This record gives sequence, C-alpha cells and structure tokens, in this order.
Amino acid sequence: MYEVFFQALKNKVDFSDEDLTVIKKHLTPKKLRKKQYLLQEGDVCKFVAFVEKGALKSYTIDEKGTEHIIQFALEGWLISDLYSFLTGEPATYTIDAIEDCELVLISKNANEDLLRTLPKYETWIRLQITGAYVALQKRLTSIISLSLEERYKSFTSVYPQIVQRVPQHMIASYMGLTPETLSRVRKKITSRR
Amino acid sequence: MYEVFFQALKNKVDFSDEDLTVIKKHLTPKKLRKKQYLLQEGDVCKFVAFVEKGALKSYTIDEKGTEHIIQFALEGWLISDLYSFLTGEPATYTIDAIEDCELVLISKNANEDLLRTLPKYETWIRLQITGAYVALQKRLTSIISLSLEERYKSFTSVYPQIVQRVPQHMIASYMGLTPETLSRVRKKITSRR
DNA sequence: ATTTTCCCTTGATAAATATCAATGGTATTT
DNA sequence: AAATACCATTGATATTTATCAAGGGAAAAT
Repeated sequence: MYEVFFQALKNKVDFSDEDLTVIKKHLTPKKLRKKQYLLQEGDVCKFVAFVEKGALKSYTIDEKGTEHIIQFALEGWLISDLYSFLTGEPATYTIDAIEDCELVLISKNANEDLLRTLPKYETWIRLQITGAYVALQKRLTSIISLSLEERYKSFTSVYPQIVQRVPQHMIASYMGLTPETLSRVRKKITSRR
Repeated sequence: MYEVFFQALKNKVDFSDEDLTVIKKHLTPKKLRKKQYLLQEGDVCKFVAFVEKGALKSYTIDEKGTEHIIQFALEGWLISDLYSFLTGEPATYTIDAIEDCELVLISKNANEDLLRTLPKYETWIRLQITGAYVALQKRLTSIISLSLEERYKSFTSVYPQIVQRVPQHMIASYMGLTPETLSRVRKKITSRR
C-alpha cells in the first residue's frame, strides 16, 4: 500500500524510514469507481489526493452545462482544488474518476502537521508545487502562442499516456475546443503523414 | 532599500530581525530602465527577481516575430524563467522592463543557501509559489471556460493596476488576442453601459 | 443476442477572431 | 515647434472555430 506515493516521496527528497512511518500515519487510502466524484463544486476541499492507480479529471461546468477540464491526474500525480483546500472557501472545481482509482488522501490537518513537524515534507511539497507551476506555465504558453495543430502535437508528445487512456472529447475540453474541432485537427495532422 | 521585499517576507512568515539580516546578505539590488532586458531567451536564468518598483513582462516570440506575454510583474511580485532557473537550461522566455524598475535579485546560490539554512525562507518560497500556482490555474480556467468579454472583465477586476499602467496591446498579447480584437471587445463592453 | 450508450467523424452553416490597411491622437524626441 | 514613434480604433475581408445535425462503430448493459 502507498507504494507509488512512497516512491514519489523518495524520488525527490531523502526521507528516512522513520520519516516515512510518520507520514504513513497521516494518510488515508481511498478507492473510487469510474465516474464517482472525489469533490463536487461548492463543497470545501478537505484534502490533496495522490493517485496510486487510475485517472481523474478536475473541471468546471459553465451555464450551458459544458464541462471544461482543468487538469488530468494519472498515477503519481496530485490533484485537488488547491484554492479551496488552502482557504476553506467552497470549491470551484469538480473532481471525478475517469477510471477506477486508488488514491492516497492527505487531509488538511495531516498536511499542516507534516509541514510543522517534518521539514523534509515541506521540501517535497515545495518541489511538487514548483513542478506543477512550471508545467502549468508551459501549458499556458502553448495556448497563447501556438497554433492548434502545434498545441495538439505538443500535448501528445508530452502526455502520451493521457492520449491513450482518455477519450478525445475530454482532451478537446482540456484544450478549450469542441470535440469536432479536435477531430478535424487530428485529421489534418494524420493526412499529412 | 528592500522595503517592499521585506514587507512581503513579513506578511507571510514571522521572520526575526536576524533572519532578515541573513537574507539581506544574499540579495542583489538592480535597476533597470524602461525597455531594458532582464533576461533574454537562450541565456540561462540565474536569478529570481522581486519587483520593488516598476513593471516588467515575460514573453516568448514566435516565428512571425509576434510577442506572447506570459506574465506581468508589478511591485511585490516575483518574476523569473523558473524552468531555466531550476534546471540550468537556456531560458525560453525573455523578460524586459515596461517601466523603469528597481529589483531585488535572488541568485541561484543565494536561493540554495537560504533554502538549506533558513527553514522559514523555504516556507515563504512555498507560499509564494503556491499562490502563483493558484493564480495561474485561475487564469487558465478563465481562458478555457469564459467568453472573451467575461475574460476581459475578470482581468480588469482582478488586475486593475495592470490595466492602468500597461498599454492595451500588451494586455491583448497576454490574453492571446490581437490588439484589434481586444479593442472591439472593449467597445462592446463600454457601449453596453 | 440485442439494445443502449458512448464516442468519433463528417458536412453545412454561423459566429468569432485574425489579418491587412488606413487614420487620428498622444506622448516623446529632436 | 516640428518630427517621430507609439498606440488605439475602425472598416473590409479572410480564416478559424463553433454550432447543429446526422450517421456509424464499438463497448457496455440488459
């Protein structure tokens, strides 16, 4: 249990076995069936979730009922509504399972305890969030500076696992497109080979 | 000197006077005239810059020579090419001054020393990057889920200082639009009042 | 085995946005 | 004070993307 999570911890920071034991005490495992909610918009987000297995997405729904995907999370990734988690405000995102999932939840209390008592945990969190920030900035850069075709190619080369496991209409949503437009972009790309 | 920076430090974390003295030793002041470069694409980014005074932008330039603005930074904000700073790879962004600037530079060595020796500094950095991540995620959300009009309104209400101090064509670039389109969006909004 | 649901594609058309060109205003430089 | 550079706006047109509608195939449910 928690194998993927512990591996992720050790990859970045040199935790001792005692550190890991302490961390373990603060974790809660959770399984989720495909299509189940992890978080619903309007609820307060009380955890950060680490994905041991499976795939999830976070998204908003607009007035028309259209889903706009903010983030995917596969094995080894963290997912949460960070703003809600940090402030206690109602979540603006919904999170649900694209596949059956095994998660490791870090509650607000657990997070605060670990930050207070285990400096290495804070280092790990800092590295995680820094990596997430850099990745998000790259995504934004590609949105405002590349053509659709280039964006899609870049996406498939950076996240081939997502392309394989997630339906295309979700990738379209993640890119801010309609499924029809993404289908046409893909056609153009493949017809050119 | 460094007043704004120290205020930003104290706002988030309870630094002692000794802490601040230690930090001060690691800082380098820098002034920049309007239009001067702080960082050029291709160079390695060797610092994180805190803005004491003035305004800067980071951006990429595409094959056509068009500038795509990734970030603005006003007083109290940090700006850098974080990926280049962390990895030592050549920067993908250029940073230059929109107004005359007074900056506080934190070099790579300074950053590493402070992280190693001053846990509170790590906490401050973690809080900064977390805030930046949340803000970036909001920007992304508005790009993929709002109409142009709503996005511009949201931008002006979140960043009124930027609207006042930065030419509109730069805001258009930041939004991924042509100046003409932004001008028309603005016209629509104002004509409706 | 059949039905149902989900997903992707395609076509026709509408709407949004970019491009190109021109103008006038304002600030800055000379 | 004149000249220059910078900036925002507007119009005409082209391009891109969304919308609406339909169909077919594969997977999942019954």
